[in-house]
Amino acid sequence: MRLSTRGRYGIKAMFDLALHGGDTPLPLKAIAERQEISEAYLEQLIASLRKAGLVKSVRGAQGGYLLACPPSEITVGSIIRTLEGSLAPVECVAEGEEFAGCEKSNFCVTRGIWEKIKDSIDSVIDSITLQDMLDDYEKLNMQDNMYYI
Amino acid sequence: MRLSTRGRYGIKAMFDLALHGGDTPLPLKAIAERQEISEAYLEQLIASLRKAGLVKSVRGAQGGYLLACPPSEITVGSIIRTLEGSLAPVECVAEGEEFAGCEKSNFCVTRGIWEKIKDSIDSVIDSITLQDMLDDYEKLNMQDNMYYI
DNA sequence: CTTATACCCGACCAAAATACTAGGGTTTAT
DNA sequence: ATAAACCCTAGTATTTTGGTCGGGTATAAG
Repeated sequence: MRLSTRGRYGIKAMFDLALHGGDTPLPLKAIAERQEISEAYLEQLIASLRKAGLVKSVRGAQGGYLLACPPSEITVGSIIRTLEGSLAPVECVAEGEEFAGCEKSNFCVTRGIWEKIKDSIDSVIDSITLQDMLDDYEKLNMQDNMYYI
Repeated sequence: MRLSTRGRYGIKAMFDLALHGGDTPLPLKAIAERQEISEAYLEQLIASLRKAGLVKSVRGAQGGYLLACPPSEITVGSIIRTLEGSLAPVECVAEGEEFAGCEKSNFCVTRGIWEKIKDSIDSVIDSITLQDMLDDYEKLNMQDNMYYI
């Protein structure tokens, strides 16, 4: 039940954009270096984030990436779901699956469990925004002046 | 973030034991057939459940497996955790890991998110027992006499 | 006391998913 | 022009998953 690197790197990259980004685009290279992610790999991930409308890109020299919305409007859930798909513990409770894979019946005893797990994960990750992370970061930094990431 | 077959089969097998088991041991073969799990594979899973103290085994002819405790004392969480390990979304918030893998600092902004996810999953799965599943099953069966599993 | 049943155990293996790398575009500021 | 930087597809090594296989050992029944 671990998240893959896609989701983890995605969160790191988006947080980096929220922290270091502004009006001018942030080149992929800078994000990749700060977050210690391979540039070519991060490029694939950020392409998904762009297609999902979470970041905007500026092509050409001096180009790069920008958050598509203010940090307070981007949830951790939208980032993770974009890069990992539904966070359902089993196929049959993922979005748009509609009992897929339950060939023997259209309902089962265990399905209720998986639904509860999925709902609780969703409610946690949809309630956290990049702004919340920035606030946490500020608080941590204030305590002892160390650079946390 | 999907559960592997280990956790799913484990839940199925334990539910089968709760539903069809009694004072006499249930042979592995019977469970495997009802739940459509390969006998050899289920044997590996149930060995883990036995070592974790969730089932008892009786060797020899007419042997088999029994729940080690009443269904009301066995949680879905204990079963899944036995077969899948900690349900932490990332390594560093798994039990007994203590910040493992965070070489750059002893805390990070994202760690808080992973902890919240883990805690919410744990609280859901630890609150459901095999007895709850039996009750759900009874309710489903009462409605329309179909055999649900 | 033999035999069949059924648990016990470790090694091995194929398929799928993951985590990348490689390389060739295209766009655009300078 | 040219170099910076995004864009896209294909391939590939490693790891994880989901098993199989084959040989034990314990014991109830006849």
